[in-house]
Amino acid sequence: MQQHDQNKIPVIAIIGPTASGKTELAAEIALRRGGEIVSADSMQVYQGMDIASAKPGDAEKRGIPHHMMDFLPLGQPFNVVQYVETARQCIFDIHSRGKLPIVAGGTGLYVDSLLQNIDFGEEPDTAALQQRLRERMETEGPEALHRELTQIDPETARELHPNNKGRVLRALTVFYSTGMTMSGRRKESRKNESPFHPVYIGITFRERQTLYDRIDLRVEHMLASGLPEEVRETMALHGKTSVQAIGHKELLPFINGELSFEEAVESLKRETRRYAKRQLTWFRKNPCVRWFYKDDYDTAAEFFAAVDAFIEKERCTDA
RNA sequence: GCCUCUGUAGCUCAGUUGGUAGAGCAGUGGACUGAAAAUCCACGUGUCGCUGGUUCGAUUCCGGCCGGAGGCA
Repeated sequence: MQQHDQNKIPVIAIIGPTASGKTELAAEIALRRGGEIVSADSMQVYQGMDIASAKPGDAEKRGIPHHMMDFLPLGQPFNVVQYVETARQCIFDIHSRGKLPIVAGGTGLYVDSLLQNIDFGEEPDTAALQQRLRERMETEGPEALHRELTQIDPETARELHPNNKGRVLRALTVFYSTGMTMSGRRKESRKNESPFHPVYIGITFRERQTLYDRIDLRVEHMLASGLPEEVRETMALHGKTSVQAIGHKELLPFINGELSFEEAVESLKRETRRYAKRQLTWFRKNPCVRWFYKDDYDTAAEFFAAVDAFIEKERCTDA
């Protein structure tokens, strides 16, 4: 299948939309093959967001060490760069102890940036610059800044719709703070070959409705497990990254009395569905993923066996 | 039982003075390099409730039937 350099660290990557069963599969594979899990999830890093982020409890972890999970206070911002920095150290560490690193999670940008060894480079503090650009966006309008980007970096400008304000702002910030264009930097970021040899396992379903039914069930389960209480307890603590958490974002209007419980729950389910769809769009473009359709298997045991057999085969072709 | 209103996209509804119809939401597809559970883009054919009639032509007008809402008995 893929060319394999003996010097590279083998890594299993388990990806798929939310509520597809990544956590369960990862623990199973870890158990079978002596692995440890590296979470690739932008919300599981936070402490105090156990229910909304569907963090595995002790029973689900099955004695397997889980990394990149539950270590950051809600008020702290978090981003890909921090993720890649720490997660790659986790992988090296797991490998050095003779264990198999298993990256599992739904944040596609994190998984790919980590395994493709994206180098984000150094960047000075840009807070003041960002603030200035944001103000100009307000007064001059998004089209003006988009035109400005066209002068600086036509390639990136062409790919960004003027309404995508955050990205336009970001591209301008990169240029004014480092002197490099966004497109130039993207090319630079792939210069170093990845030290990892990933085997991508994707979980999906033949029928989209099957996934959506699972999402509804999971949401109901979260509500029964005390999601509203979790939101109440943490609402004052959120920082700019953690406020985005699906589950908290949608229940807050209910807690503040702006929406009925039913309306808030409906919106929570809808946003989770949309999130799952975006995740699928992201992962589908990766040709390296070997997809497993979960609804093709009658039992979980058969599904696990099929995935495990595939991993075994990959290992043999490598040798 | 009678009267009035009503039945159009998965949902809420608009519309056609008769020439087979369009919004919002839902949904689908896509993009994605320092907030990514975020951000952004694109996509609108459905027996116009059923059935007769008038008409060159009916979702539109008329009759009947069926469903829903309200009013009077």
